[in-house]
Amino acid sequence: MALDHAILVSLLEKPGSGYELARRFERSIGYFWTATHQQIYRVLKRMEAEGWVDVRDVPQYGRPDKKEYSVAPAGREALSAWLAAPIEPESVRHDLAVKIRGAAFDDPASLIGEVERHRQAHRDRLAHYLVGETRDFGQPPEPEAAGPLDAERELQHVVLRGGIAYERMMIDWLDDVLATLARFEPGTDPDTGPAG
Amino acid sequence: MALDHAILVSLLEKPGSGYELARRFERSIGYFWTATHQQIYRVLKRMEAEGWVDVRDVPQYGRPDKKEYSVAPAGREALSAWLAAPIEPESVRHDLAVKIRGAAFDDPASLIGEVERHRQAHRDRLAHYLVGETRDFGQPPEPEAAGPLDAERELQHVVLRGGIAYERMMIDWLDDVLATLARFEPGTDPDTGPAG
DNA sequence: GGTCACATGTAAATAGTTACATGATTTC
DNA sequence: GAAATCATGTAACTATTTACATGTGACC
Repeated sequence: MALDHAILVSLLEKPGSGYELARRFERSIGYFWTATHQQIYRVLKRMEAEGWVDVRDVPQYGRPDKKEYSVAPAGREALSAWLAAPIEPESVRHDLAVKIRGAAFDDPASLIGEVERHRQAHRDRLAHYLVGETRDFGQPPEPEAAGPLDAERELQHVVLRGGIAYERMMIDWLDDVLATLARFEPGTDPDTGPAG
Repeated sequence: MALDHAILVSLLEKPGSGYELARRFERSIGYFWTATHQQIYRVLKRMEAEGWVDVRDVPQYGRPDKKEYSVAPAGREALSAWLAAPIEPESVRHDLAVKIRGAAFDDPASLIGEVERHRQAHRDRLAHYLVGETRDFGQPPEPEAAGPLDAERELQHVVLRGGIAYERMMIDWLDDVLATLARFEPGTDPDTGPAG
């Protein structure tokens, strides 16, 4: 299970509350691992019981108090063990690909709107990533300290580059899908159409 | 839920037993939707109860008998309804990206072997896809019937092209990851290393 | 007789989603 | 006073994974 570890990584990057983690899972770390706040609260409670994280009550002015979580030594060790253990290349779940193959038994052209919507979502995400890349990695790290490499920064950047490459690939592929779907006129599918 | 629909699509492409479906989910449709045989048997039973699929006992010589499932009209309608309903762009789960960001708090260079292993898996999958593409789509469909487009074939092909594009993107990105990790010498991480 | 591929399942545990629930404070 | 954001949870359901279980027939 990687949600535990995704949370540990996020807390190592910056301690925070369950609410704040839920925010981060809508962007940043959420670009490659999704989770809802319900899941996050449950895992935080479990990790606290296991001694993987420490909690600290933080009174706040002008808003409700929060519980700030940070990674305990046992959590760091658990992360280390997970990093050292091999994992299987990810198992994919692409609803859209199922739909595209399924469209052969329905009206292929009727899927065009849906695919266009997905392409737009990927375009938006790409634009968002590129803004983030310029903002966070556009300039060299520290003008004075040109010495040791900042692992956290460099590795965040390479993961972001992966996200950018993924979105570009998807946009190109969805263009290909649209061109393919467009070759099937509405109503000419083999099951119900007059030209089948 | 798309496992139901992935099974329906697979059965429309070709009726078969739970065992055969489990085989297909190890290749073909399994490239974009994974499922184990336990899941498949459970879903088939449910879909049979709902009247989405029909079953037929097929006695076999030289091997155990099997139950052959095929899509019933109600299943076709359910698939049609699902195709018409918009779905959210997929939620991603990339363990490896979590590991890469997590490596900043451990020894980045120790992840190199794992990343190389993943790159090899993606290379293998790409090679496998390319063989399949040449085999199944290398020649034009039917030398005589140059008329109506074969939706099933064309849409299977565009999905396969997506798989190929994905694997190529991953291989390139993992090269980038390896180059990035290589810049961090073993033992120089900020937490335990002497150079931090 | 052992192993492999075919064939179908049950049980238990874990993970993930959806719906519901509460309450503070800020801004309009 | 209504809506939005911050903040934390419970309950119920659905999906997925892992482990266990059984039996056939082919091939060595």
